Amino acid sequence: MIDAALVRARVSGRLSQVAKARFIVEPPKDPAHGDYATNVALVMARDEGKPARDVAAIIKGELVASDEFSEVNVGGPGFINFRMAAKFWQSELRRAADAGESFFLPKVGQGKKAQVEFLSANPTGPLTVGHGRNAVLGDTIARLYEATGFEVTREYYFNNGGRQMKLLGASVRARYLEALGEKASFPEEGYQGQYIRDIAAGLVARHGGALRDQTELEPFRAAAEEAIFADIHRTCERLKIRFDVYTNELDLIAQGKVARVLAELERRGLLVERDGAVWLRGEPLGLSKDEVLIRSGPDREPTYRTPDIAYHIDKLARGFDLVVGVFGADHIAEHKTVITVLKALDLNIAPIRTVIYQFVTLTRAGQKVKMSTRKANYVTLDELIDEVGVDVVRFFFLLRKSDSHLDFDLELATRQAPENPVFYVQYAHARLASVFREARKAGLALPEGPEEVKLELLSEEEIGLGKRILRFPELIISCVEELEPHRLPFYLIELAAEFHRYYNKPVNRIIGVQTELSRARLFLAGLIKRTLVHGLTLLGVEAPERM
RNA sequence: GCGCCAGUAGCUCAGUCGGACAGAGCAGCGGCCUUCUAAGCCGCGGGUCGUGGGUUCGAGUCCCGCCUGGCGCGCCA
Repeated sequence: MIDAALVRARVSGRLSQVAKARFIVEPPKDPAHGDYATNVALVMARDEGKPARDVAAIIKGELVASDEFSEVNVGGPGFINFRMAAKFWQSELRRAADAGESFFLPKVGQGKKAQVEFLSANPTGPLTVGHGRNAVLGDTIARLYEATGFEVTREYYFNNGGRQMKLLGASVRARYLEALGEKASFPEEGYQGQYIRDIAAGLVARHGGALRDQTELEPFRAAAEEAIFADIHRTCERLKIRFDVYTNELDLIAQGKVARVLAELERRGLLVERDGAVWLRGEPLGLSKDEVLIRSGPDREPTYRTPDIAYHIDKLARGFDLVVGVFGADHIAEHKTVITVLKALDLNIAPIRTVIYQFVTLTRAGQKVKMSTRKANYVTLDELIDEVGVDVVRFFFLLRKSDSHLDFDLELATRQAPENPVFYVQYAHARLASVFREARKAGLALPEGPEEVKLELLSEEEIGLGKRILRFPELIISCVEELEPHRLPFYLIELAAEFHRYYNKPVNRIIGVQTELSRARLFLAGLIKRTLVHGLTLLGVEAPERM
């Protein structure tokens, strides 16, 4: 439409050209400026040698009248603002109501497969608050993909070989011997949490002193892995998180996938043997240094890095359109190395998308708590859920973009739980639920189809709420495409705020007014309620009928 | 020293591929329940967008330097 106006202006000689530069049409930040705005005149001003406002006026003069617009004007430095007629919005709202779920959740991922790897905590201890951010972020991304039509695989990768797991086994053995009343030297860097004692006590209960002379660590390690995983699964269940696939390091090695990677790297001359270890050559890959892939020593064990590469190759080979990984900031360098190796192996890394989140800073009583699993100086995710509840935990973790540090003040979270934004949004839903209960009591039935509702009775304020609802689908798409789920809770807070404001005005009563008006308002209220339900469900947060 | 992320109101943070006077919540002060839920609403005060340059018609947003904080630079993961 704007293009057509530009062409007419060019033909009539009032403008020297059709816009070369790209211009955009979008809703302005300040709705007072209109429903849509374009910067076309600003973009063209320079080449035209005329002030932007003059160019805007010329273009405006060429725009054909249409009953969809109620107003077109030039504002600010030369924006052309469009205001749509109420009739336009009414028909959009009817269309949304007709389309139902396909309106709210556009199926942009139809026919595509997405894999989301997240949490991936090694079974060395209970999940901490830091893991919680990863878990909720990954799960919500998976929910967004599912909702928009992707076929999603949720995957958990963990290391069960290597040094840390040996240390875990040694820690359990020491506690086991202690429990039997023997003197045992606890490993210097061992895991000191109470849960290690619990696992050891379990071994005593099951085996008595039979493992007293067991020098192998494996039974202790295996017992720990089993017990800790049971604990992790319980916590995930509380958070409404499940996984479809678990992949681990030892299986990848057993399947020969790690050996295959090493052979391929060797074939390409990317390996070098030094100090009894096998190294990945950094120089030909553009890396700043070499990296150890196989440790020296009699066992020739791979480092964590090698199965990690094998795992990523495996993921790419499984035919996903998207391979998403959610990692903490401490893994970013390592992940870049993995990607570099994948590229060097001529693999197509286009499906890979990575979400890096910054750490959760924990404050308790004004003091920063440094989290360390080994030293057992941490707050567990379970403790956090006990304190504030699942809904608050999930909502809170999603309230910041992943690039930002998340400051979690435990006292504040507990004390202010009733004022948390999640309750604010849920309250809006509960109020709407109440309205519908009252409507039923009053015998008001929603009409069968939206075409029966007299939307022309809606006020400007009500149309305003409608406009916000109509923006929901594009918000969801932006969350999916940018991998930024934090936009959703912010949207829900804004929608709830606009609704609370509306609801509090006595003139806006939904029930107890003239029937046709009441039905029109119920139609709008229904759309708001559905929007809240869709949004909260995507976040894994309850939409309560009563509060 | 090198790399990545961040620096926006007293505090915690938004700011959607640069766009119109920079927003929200909390904290502070003052108002609003006879009528669909006051976990709500209304009003007031509060910011050199870390800093110095640059690009642009236009910069919180892009580029470069510097400062501050977090993370990483293990034969740990």
